[in-house]
Amino acid sequence: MRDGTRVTMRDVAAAAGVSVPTVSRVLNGAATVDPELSARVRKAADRLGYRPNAIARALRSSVSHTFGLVIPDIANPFFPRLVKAVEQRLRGSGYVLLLADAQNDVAVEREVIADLLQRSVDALLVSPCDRERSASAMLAAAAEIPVVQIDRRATAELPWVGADQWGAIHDVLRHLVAAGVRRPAFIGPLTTESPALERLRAFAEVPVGELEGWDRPTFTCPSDVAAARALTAEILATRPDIDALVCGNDVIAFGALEICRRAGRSDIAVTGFDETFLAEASGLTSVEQPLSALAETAIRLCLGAGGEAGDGAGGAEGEGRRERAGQAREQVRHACRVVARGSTTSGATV
Amino acid sequence: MRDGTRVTMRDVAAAAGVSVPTVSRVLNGAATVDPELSARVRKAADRLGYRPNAIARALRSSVSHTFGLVIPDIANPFFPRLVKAVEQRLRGSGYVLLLADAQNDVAVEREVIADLLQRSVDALLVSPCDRERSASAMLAAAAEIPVVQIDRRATAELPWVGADQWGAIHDVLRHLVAAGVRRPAFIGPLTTESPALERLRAFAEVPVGELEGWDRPTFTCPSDVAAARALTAEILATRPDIDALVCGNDVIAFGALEICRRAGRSDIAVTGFDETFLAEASGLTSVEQPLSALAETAIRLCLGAGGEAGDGAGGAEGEGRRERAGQAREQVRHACRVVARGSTTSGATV
DNA sequence: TTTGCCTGAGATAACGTTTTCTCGGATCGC
DNA sequence: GCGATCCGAGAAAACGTTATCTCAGGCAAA
Repeated sequence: MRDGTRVTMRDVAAAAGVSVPTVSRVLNGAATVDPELSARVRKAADRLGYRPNAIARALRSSVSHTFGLVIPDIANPFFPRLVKAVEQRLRGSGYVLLLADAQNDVAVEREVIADLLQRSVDALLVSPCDRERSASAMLAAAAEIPVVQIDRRATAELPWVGADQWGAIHDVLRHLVAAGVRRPAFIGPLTTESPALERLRAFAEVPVGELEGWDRPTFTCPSDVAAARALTAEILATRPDIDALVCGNDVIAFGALEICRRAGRSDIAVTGFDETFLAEASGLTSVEQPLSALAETAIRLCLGAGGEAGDGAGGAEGEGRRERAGQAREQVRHACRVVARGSTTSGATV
Repeated sequence: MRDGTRVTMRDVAAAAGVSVPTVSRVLNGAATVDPELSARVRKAADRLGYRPNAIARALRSSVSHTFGLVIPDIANPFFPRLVKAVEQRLRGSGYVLLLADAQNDVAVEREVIADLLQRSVDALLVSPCDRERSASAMLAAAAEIPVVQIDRRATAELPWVGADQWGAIHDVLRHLVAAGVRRPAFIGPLTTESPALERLRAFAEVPVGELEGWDRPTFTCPSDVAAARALTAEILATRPDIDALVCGNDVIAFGALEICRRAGRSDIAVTGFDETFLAEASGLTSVEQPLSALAETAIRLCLGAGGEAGDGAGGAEGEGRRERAGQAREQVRHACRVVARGSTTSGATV
């Protein structure tokens, strides 16, 4: 409690009549310590209100208990939920989250990754903003610490954790088919993002018996409601045979749903993706991504890579530190869940 | 480039043939250094790819260039935008953001604040989750570092930066009155949050000539679309004289707007608050908060308080460190902006 | 009893910076 | 030309921990 400065281990040691390393040993539970001393130390620490200095600890032990999370754009309503999932899972493990927004710009992304490295984060979770040009900065970082891609993906050289888009679209199609749909079309965002591209491909290719012979048209448009409205109106006019619109995200689906309702085409089923509150608000069937599971797996991959505890099936170890993070190039997919609402259950518009 | 370890100042010093402190002086531009040496140092640093270790720097100088931001719930669509604004403004100044989500729980909030303190953040921005019970943890933190409340407020003992709810509601009412409204009602979220409470009070009390004699009814309901729908339906049924619904946030407004449209009451104007993409998506007139300005001001207050550069008008300085952050208990309001859309322009529903 | 080992605690070093101290040499004034 | 002053660079200390080394004492085995 001295004057203005904080209580340090030295103060605790003095108060307990032991040496500084002993205080450290007691508080970290590392070695065996005389119960008598241990009690004295704990009591003193408690009484003085000692709280360890995380910075000093990080410097000495070179473990900062800090993760960096780089996301393309937090204004995109999908990412706040991802951030939340990661943040909660991390904090539960005594880690803390250093958040960086890449502003959808590869240059900014590169910069923030470098900055996070300087701050000695223990690992990096990145949702790369560009399918191709984000790779180099991530690989550079991976030379020093574990780096895991989450949701979006820019390189197969690094582990990735994401949702099973293919399976999700499959589930959506089966859900629609069960509701009587036979001629669905797809509207997705511009495919500079990997998950969006996968959804589009899945829609076009995933096998569904009942849809044999239907050519499955696909369209893309910017992720804003106005663009979705315009495109949907055009589709309704030119392709009156279409009986469902599978959308690549909730924003587009919202616009599509609105136009369908207004046009009196309540027979057209509409589905979204991401299960944002837009879906809940507008009675839109959507796909929920397993965010907690994504966070869980991504973090586990990082911690595993850092601990070097992995099964050494990798053979050659000549590459040294580069191999450390690259060792496990796991690509993990987690299953999504279709949340059915009024937009796909015949006419029952909320 | 040695082996696995990172390049340190010592390496640079050795390569440049100078001492370590000289490298520090050159790279921080502090003291005057022989241009010749300076050039050698820079060249060496560049060649070796030296990047300073932020942890060591923080330990020695006790400035971590890190801000903590504590928000009640990042799933609430207002906060991601606040986070973004803060993050961008900070990163522009060479700071980095340690993000913590309090999960709408005072106990969690207390815990994360303590954790951020341990990590030597330079300052703390908090949007307290409880109007009353959040205060103590914040005040405790304020004994060590600058703490500023942002958006929500829990105590007058600490500075606060937020939107001018009063003025915003005034603007909304004038906008409505100009559109012919004379009998508006208010629907807000449950008033455990300070800004929501202020909006409700402002609606009830702000002077608007054209509304003299109207009793301005107010209602509250949980912030979800279903509850808003139900309440709105009830209001339409019991108070058919009402000609506008001023809502405390976009979620409630969305539900209200939907019910009004469905009931054929396109004569009822509806306004939201927060200018989330829900507003844009549904053609809802809403109120945009000046997030960048909030972030800017909050950060400036923190940096100012830390630098002790304030005008010493405070008189007594006996209280010491407590005074350091409490010194400026500024309460700053920033003006909002009404974004007019179809929901308030007669019948022109998008 | 003596030797060797093991346990547990203090002393010391280390992490990579920045800050403070010290000191040689150049500058300036007289 | 000489002493006081200042400037700039290196040496050393410091920040608060954890890791390593050292050593005294206890205990078991010979």
